[in-house]
Amino acid sequence: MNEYSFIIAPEMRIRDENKEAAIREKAMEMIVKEGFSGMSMQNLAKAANVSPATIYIYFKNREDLLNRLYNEVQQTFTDVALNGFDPELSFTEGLWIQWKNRLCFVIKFPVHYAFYEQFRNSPLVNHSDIQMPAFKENMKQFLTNAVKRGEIRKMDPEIFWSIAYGPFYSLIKFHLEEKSFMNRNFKFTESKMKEAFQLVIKAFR
Amino acid sequence: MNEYSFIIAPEMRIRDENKEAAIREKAMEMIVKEGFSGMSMQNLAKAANVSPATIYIYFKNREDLLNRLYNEVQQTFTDVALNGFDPELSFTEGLWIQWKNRLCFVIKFPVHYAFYEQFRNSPLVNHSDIQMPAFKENMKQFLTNAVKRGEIRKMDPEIFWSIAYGPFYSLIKFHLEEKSFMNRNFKFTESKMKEAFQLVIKAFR
DNA sequence: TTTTTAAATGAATGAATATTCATTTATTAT
DNA sequence: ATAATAAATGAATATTCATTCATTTAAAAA
Repeated sequence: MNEYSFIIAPEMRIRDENKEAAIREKAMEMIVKEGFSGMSMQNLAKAANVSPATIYIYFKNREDLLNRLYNEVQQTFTDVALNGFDPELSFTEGLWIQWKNRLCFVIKFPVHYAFYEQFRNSPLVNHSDIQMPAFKENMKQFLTNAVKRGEIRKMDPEIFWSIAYGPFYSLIKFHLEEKSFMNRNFKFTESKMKEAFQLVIKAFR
Repeated sequence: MNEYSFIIAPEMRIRDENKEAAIREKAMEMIVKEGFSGMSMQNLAKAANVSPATIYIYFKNREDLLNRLYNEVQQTFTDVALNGFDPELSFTEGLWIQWKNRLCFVIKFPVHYAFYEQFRNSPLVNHSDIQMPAFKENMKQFLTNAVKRGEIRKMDPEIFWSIAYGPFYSLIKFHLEEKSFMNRNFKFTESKMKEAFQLVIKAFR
């Protein structure tokens, strides 16, 4: 008997959650370090200390594994982004919380984020999937409210999004590549984030 | 005898430039459609109507092929971006030319651009390479001049870059994904680009 | 303890992979 | 025409790939 007995059939031998977690983590690590083709099922099994066949207990196949990793990261990311957020917040305060939350995620889970970006920029991603309905509803409402209150003028959500978050993601890229721009070091401190944020806010005034 | 006889040894049979071009184009197409692992050397050969061995006449190996594709696109992209640009231009005019030039490239070579983005977001890219020195020098000078003239205040080049181009690349992503944001159509017309550009300029004022 | 169930496995499978190599083909100089 | 040269090739190579399967292991119910 264990804490999950009430959910699963009593005769079941429970799956080792550590095994699945190891597979997930190692898969993302390998993809971030070596690319998608660097993560073969056999090498993944070795890295996660399981048999190749074990992976197929937890995931239908390679594609299923990749998709579930992507969806998991996306879910966590949007959850974190909504931490303490409310579409009724003032435009400046709401957007600032979003920036801070997103930075938190990137700093806490750099490998997850790198995997996410790589997947998103590959043809493996399915853009036509309708996802994160709650998150999108929040964002839509936030934009509507800001317009209603006259904090920003009415505009296409894509234009709003690109001005509000484009600079943020651009900075994050510099931060993660570290030695990229003009072959110069760049550390994304909170004060630099604030500086960029102030400029973005000016754009909306 | 042919028009190149003065460059190459007279006994050489000249390489078929169409073959190399076909290999390059098909490689990018396959990668954009199916990802890196979708471009096997054998399938590429088939798509380009050559023998697998022929690819190795033009490229040392698979890695060399990918790197040369990336460098070629990057070179063309920065060349196009500098079309009619001068670091002595006013800030607003110079930045607008950059936006227009970049959009031109994306519209003219969508497959090249998609390949470029996918490669840039993969671990195959070598961030430590010092590249495009002329382009970078132009950008640096442009920023310096704008500060000198008092058109914008002094700031880190990364912050400048993220505000100046982050929104642009974000819009381009929406444009190329077409049905992405809020599962809504988005067409990046010149007038929408101008609208976003005006907001960006406000950020710098 | 015995039985039942699914988790976990290592070895095996056939298909696909990047690259090579012995030949052939096409071009130009002689 | 012939010789010389490199382009171009198709078939072959050894390796690696994702996936499967017959079997073993572990856990919990009876």
